[in-house]
Amino acid sequence: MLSRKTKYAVKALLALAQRDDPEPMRISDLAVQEQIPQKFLESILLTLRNQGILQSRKGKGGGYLLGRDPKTIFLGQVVRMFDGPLAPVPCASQTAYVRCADCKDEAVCGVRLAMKDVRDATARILDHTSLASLVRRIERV
Amino acid sequence: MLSRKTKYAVKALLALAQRDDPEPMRISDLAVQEQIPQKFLESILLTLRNQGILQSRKGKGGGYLLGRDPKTIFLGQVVRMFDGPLAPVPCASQTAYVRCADCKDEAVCGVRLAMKDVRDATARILDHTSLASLVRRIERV
DNA sequence: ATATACTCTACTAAGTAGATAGACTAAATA
DNA sequence: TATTTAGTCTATCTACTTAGTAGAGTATAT
Repeated sequence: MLSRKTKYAVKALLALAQRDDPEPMRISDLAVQEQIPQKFLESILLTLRNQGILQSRKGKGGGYLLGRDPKTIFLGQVVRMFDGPLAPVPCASQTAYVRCADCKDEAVCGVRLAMKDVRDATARILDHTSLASLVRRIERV
Repeated sequence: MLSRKTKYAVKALLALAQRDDPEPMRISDLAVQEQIPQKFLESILLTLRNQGILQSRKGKGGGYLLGRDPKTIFLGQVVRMFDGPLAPVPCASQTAYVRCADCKDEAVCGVRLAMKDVRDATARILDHTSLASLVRRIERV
């Protein structure tokens, strides 16, 4: 299940990616437009900024804008940032592998085998879906 | 993230599918073998039985056994039973669709578009992975 | 009859998600 | 340079969920 945090993060990023305005967008405007509790959104945007995905400008006329080309911002990074590894079980994760304490022999663990398939399929999608490509899909409608 | 409940359920089912013994297997033996807290396992097995995936026999010599051919038991059913819909967001679910309260126009929601891809890929895997096929993969090692 | 083993209800501790409050800091502009 | 605007940071809170426990009850094979 996707956390609200991740969902809000993606919605905010998409909103920023869809603007042509080179000027930053205010948190409060973003919060109203995307129907996200403002204080909650603040902490999300801050995380995105600290990870280099967003840039911020302080003071009057300030706000947030994308930190880099939307073609290079992938959902996989955003999801992992807030919800952790994509794999349904830690022992199937590529980026954050952790062994199961109770597992005698990983090679013959059916749960791991199946979940590795799921994580690979998920990563194949999310690590290849950029903000730019999503915006393109949306705007085709 | 897969809950422990689902993980235990799959492990228990695999253990039962891997036995040739036509006699039922005791909860206590299953719990020890798979390193699952017995009382916790009891409730899991009960759910699986109520859903028709397992059969139980009471009294001396009793225990649990598969309720149908392992070729017809798919992980998708088990995962949904304990963890709910496969889709990361309710509005992307096929089996348990729920509209987002805050969504103005679903057709142009980027989150939903991407998550629908993820849910489809996950379902394609889990609804086609049977206990029998998993056991085959395990035993090839 | 009785031991065995599944069934059911209730409860609880610990952790996480989602959100809120408020003080603080930086920067633009009058 | 004073003031306003707007982002930054720390702390806290409540409700819910997960994982697990306890114990009484019920069915059945021998």
